[in-house]
Amino acid sequence: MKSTAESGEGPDGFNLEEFLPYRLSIASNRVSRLFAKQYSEQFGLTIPEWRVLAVVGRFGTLSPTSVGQYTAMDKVKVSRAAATLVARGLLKQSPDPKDGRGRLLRLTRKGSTTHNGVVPLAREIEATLAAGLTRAEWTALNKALIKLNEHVMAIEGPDPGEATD
Amino acid sequence: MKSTAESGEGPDGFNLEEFLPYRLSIASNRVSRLFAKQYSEQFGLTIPEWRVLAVVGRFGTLSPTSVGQYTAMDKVKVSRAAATLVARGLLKQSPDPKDGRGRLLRLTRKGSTTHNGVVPLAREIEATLAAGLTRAEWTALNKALIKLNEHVMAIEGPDPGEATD
DNA sequence: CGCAGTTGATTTCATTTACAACGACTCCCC
DNA sequence: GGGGAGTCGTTGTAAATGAAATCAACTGCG
Repeated sequence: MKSTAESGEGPDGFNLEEFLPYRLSIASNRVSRLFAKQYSEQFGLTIPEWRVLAVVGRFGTLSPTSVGQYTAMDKVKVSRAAATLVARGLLKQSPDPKDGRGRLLRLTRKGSTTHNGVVPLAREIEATLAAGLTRAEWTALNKALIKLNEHVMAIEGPDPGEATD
Repeated sequence: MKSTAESGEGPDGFNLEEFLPYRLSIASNRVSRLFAKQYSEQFGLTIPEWRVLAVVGRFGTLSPTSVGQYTAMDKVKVSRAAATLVARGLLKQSPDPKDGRGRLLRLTRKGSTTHNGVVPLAREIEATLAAGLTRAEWTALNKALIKLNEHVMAIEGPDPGEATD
């Protein structure tokens, strides 16, 4: 139905399939699904959870707010992801001695073990993706996304940078 | 906190900010938000709704299934978007004379009017996005996304191609 | 014909998500 | 040192989402 006759321009010359924002949305979705599947199967983690784990693992000790900045998730999502990670014993949450409102997140020993598995898997999946493109295409994609991000951010106001998954 | 000292590699050399799937997700989100805002303000349409409208407007008469294929939305989303468009008088739904199970969607006069405004807005927003990149970067982005899409599709099985918004 | 299997579309339900309000606390200026 | 303004993190609530169940109608084969 899609692959048969029609594939050129319609009466108004508008073709959704060739529309970049649409392609971007689909690509992002497919990649997210791929990640979600892998992380769910191998570690029982959702994407917000592994992002928190990755960032805390990298920096050692972080406040939920900082985690939010590094992962581009809002504080609600961080809070909930952190809560389930704490419940599972992968993260420890303690009060911030410097600020009674704040909390500090760090890996437990168990969390550290998981983290050691999580990062390689991320790299592996990324490598799998990269394998579909030439090296030049891959770097071009990277650069274009960076520029696009900055540009859109400039347009809509820098405020609510956010990632859905 | 993000823009200060830290920006190189962590102890494990993993930097979420430089991780392509992450960038892809954020870019897609920002762009989607931009679209959602514009379409909501100017036409009171959600993204699924304008996609349906765009596709039906282009092809004239379509079944919900076909709409789903063209827009990469699952049938539930199409069904709901179509229902609200019908309720608003932008779309008409009639039984398919060839197949009692099927329905046919087409624009009403009012829907046609809206469609005439919707497509230029899409083009305008796309142009705004493109303005942030050089022409070469833009085409590279397009090509890379196409390849990435095909590649991921090949990996995870061709089945549930889907767009979130 | 009759019935088993399949497909088109909608509906239902459990889960996920965003948005808003909240309590606890800090900051700062009077 | 007291009080308004702002921030940190959590919780509650309402909307959006996808998976599976449902219903109707077509197809094919005995």
